[in-house]
Amino acid sequence: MKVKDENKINDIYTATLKLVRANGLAGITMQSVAKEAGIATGTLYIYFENKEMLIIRLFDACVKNSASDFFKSYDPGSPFKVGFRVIWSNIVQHRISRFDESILIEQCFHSPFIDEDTKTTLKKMFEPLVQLLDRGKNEHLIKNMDTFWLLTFMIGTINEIAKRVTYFNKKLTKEILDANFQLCWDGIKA
Amino acid sequence: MKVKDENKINDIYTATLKLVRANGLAGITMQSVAKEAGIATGTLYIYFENKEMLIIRLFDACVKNSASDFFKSYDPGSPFKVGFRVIWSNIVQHRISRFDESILIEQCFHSPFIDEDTKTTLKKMFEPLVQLLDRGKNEHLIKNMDTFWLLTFMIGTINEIAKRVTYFNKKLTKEILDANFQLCWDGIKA
DNA sequence: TTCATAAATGAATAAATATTCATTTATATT
DNA sequence: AATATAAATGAATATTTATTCATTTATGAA
Repeated sequence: MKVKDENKINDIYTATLKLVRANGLAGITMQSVAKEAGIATGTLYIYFENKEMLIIRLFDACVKNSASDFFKSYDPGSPFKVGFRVIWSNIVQHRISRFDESILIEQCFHSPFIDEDTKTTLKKMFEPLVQLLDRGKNEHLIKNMDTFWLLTFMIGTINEIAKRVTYFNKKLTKEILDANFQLCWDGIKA
Repeated sequence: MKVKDENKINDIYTATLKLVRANGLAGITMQSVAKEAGIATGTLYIYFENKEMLIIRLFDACVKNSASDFFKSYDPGSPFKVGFRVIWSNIVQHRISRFDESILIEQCFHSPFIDEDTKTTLKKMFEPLVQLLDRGKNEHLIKNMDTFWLLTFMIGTINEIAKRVTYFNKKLTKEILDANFQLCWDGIKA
């Protein structure tokens, strides 16, 4: 018997991400996804119940990718600034190298596809970072303000860096990366 | 003869913004917009050629609103930090009070509705801020790095503040606003 | 090599949505 | 007050898009 080619799921995801980035969640059709993925329309329905489930599954996959990337090789036992820098760099790299996924997550946030509960779980993704920031405050290394705002500040700068690197086709050299980290660090340091 | 009620355009815009925020550009239909605006579907077509033009016009209106808000009561002759603070506050206030418009602009950026040229003109919106930052560098008040990255940093933090104030229903007190400005200022200052 | 089974196909159908238009309504002008 | 004109309506139509399904294709098992 013919067996399901699990690779196709990745092809479908890749195709969808490309189209969402180019045309928005508004712009994709099952036909266009199938065409971009190089399969027949009907085949989509072998792998996904319907359009909504395709988006939801893809969204979940993207969130999982984020979670695993953000804290890669982060050692909670390392000095505060070292750990902070590792996570900062990880998130920047993730956002840039997986920009399409970030766009999808952003678009899903304002879509009928993703429910409130799912949005809430997104918050949990940053838990290790929250703990690190709390520790930094205890050690009087960073400003003593609500971690919520410190996180907001940090994520905000990172997201915008990723967007502008992509949109304006900027090269992120080691020097520029360092300078950008310095902006963030000087902002939060005590 | 019956005369066109120009007020309706605002009703339509308001309805569309509300729906886009809730359901994304993907989620709106001409029927839902008409219903939300309290008019008949056909009436939409008296004011807008078609769906695409409705979105494009609304997008333009939102961009114009931004441009006029960002530099309100900004005096280019004032000391650097004063001017910087005015613009920073203006953008924060704008993003929060007109959050729906920001969402629409963001969504349009990844949609088939807005062309590349239009996206480019968005950049020009920040020209007075670019000039102010250049001046700040000349006066050695802020870090001597590419204005592009200083702008990225500033806009990034602001956008994220607006998002999180809205999504997490946070109250922006004078104290919190000041503290957030401090984060940004400490980041860019020389 | 044949068979059985599930994947893959894509045209056909169903469903959703944009757009039109014959009719009604409101109001400036006379 | 009567008329003319354009807005407003919303059901009907056209168009687009999601989904299905009869048929074909590929491949592990016998």
